[in-house]
Amino acid sequence: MNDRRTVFKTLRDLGIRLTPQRILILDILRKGNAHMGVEEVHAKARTRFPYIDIATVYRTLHLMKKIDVVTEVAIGERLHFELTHPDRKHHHMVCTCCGKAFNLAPEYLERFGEQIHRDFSFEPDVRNFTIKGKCSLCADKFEKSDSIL
Amino acid sequence: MNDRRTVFKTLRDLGIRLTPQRILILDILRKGNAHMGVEEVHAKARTRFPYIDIATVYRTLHLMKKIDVVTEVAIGERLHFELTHPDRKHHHMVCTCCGKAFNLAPEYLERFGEQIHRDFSFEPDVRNFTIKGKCSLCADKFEKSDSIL
DNA sequence: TTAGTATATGCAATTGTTCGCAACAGAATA
DNA sequence: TATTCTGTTGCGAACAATTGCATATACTAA
Ligand SMILES: [Mn+2]
Ligand SMILES: [Mn+2]
Ligand SMILES: [Zn+2]
Ligand SMILES: [Zn+2]
Repeated sequence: MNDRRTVFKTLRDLGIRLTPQRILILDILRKGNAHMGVEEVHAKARTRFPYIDIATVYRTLHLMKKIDVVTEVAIGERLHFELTHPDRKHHHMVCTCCGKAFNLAPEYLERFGEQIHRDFSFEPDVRNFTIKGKCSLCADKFEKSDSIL
Repeated sequence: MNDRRTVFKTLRDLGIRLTPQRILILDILRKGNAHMGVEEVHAKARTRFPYIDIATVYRTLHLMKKIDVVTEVAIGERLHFELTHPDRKHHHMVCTCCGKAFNLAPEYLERFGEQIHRDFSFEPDVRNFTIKGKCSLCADKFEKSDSIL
């Protein structure tokens, strides 16, 4: 559903121009395995398009995020993005200890989101969600060597 | 429970020095109404301590966060902090439309966190949590004037 | 195909945040 | 109190991300 052709049509329908830079960035995301950093995307882009600027990469990723073609993932300190796969939608659990990211099925958030909506008329955005914490491996490690800070 | 005296003791017990800068920053947070931006804290600090550097403000806030005296709140684009009140603990719902923050009682997260822990042995950090979305007012506004982007 | 227009880009400057380091100042020791 | 030790600060530089602006380019309509 987020294949090249469909995305191109989405962009054209919204009046968003199909520049070589944008096509290239989307293709890099499609080929790369999920969760790419901006610098990573930029580096790959330069090999085929040497004058592309990092600002263009940022602008493109933010634009694609706004129209839901790309999803921002809160992994590590810096910005990471992945292509949005509407059929394989998932959220993330990120270990603040080792940095690993685990996928989380959307069902886990539905009840939570609905309750909040009922109680507060607040519409939580549960399309793209990241919960931080400690993975089982790091939790084990921590039991033994426990530093205070 | 996070009154001056108790916090000072906490710091001393951890071997963290009680510098004038740190005392000042904590006092500013205590007096200010919740959710202060870093530049706001820095500006207030300068009126009493003109040479204090913004780096010191950042370092202090991060340090206080690490020992749970201060809580980072994901409001807007920039970093915001508030004093941690263990007895009045709460999470936040932030409207991505108007930027307003609403408090959320901790009960809402407990079930969610426990289920994740049972199913994945992942220990989610539900001490400091922010869910983004749209508040009821902005949802109303949006129904009428719906811009695509 | 060719203009005409609005959008997108590269580049440089700016912003928000972090870091390295030498100077400084609490705490501990004598 | 004098001395030493170690954590902390201010400052400047680095870094990630964003923005302003003049130029270039994708699209539209002749
Ligand atoms: Mn993923
Ligand atoms: Mn609050
Ligand atoms: Zn881990
Ligand atoms: Zn709102």
